[in-house]
Amino acid sequence: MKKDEHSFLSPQTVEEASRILKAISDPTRMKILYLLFQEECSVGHMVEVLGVSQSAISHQLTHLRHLRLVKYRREGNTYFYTYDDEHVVGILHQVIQHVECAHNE
Amino acid sequence: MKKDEHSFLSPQTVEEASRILKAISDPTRMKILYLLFQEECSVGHMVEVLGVSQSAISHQLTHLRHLRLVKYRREGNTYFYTYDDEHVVGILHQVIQHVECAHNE
DNA sequence: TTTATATATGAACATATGCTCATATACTTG
DNA sequence: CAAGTATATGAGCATATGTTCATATATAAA
Repeated sequence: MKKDEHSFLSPQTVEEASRILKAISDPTRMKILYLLFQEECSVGHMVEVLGVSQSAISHQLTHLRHLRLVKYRREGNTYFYTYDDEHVVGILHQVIQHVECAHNE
Repeated sequence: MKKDEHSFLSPQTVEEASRILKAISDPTRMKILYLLFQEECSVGHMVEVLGVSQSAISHQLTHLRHLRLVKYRREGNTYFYTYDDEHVVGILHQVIQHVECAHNE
């Protein structure tokens, strides 16, 4: 195929897709999103359930917030997070299913 | 939810899913896979079309090969690559569509 | 067999990434 | 208001990642 005949991705598309994929590729963030898919969740609960330090969780939540993949509501001292991008969470699920499928072959 | 009531990802699942997502999240590898989705392609052609150095392309192809996301056939001095994981390429496409959709809003 | 061509590979380097540790913030309770 | 609790944030550090530069390898051509 000649160069002109290709379908190209715009630099913005590549950059944005890369950002999203990197966001969900990190193990800690992946676990957070997988948890949030099951229930709204406080930071403390994530710390307890995922076995990751409070600071690490909080840093990753900041990251996810900046990408608008999660949002939160506050109740006194407690922050309850939920996911905020159905499509991205759906994509993560597909990857997980793909992997789990492959394991059973 | 109590800790026992959660659906957890096995460490292997997390690791493998992370590997795949990281693989397709890098801009160079993403462009390679997007190109291969359109046609079988030689290394030289990728270099020309994507504007990335021969060495960089080759390193990334090695990476993708190790993950069995691409395969190749040889014809003399020329190596023709194709993608080798329909599902993963499909996932990449979904992310791209998601992003391009969002751009048009 | 020498030279050219296409690709792979290794080392070195710069940048990105994710964690820890210490501390700040903000609300709550006594 | 002081102390306690839940979370956020910044600096520093170690590791991971992607590129370049130089070179190796293997086939083709002269």
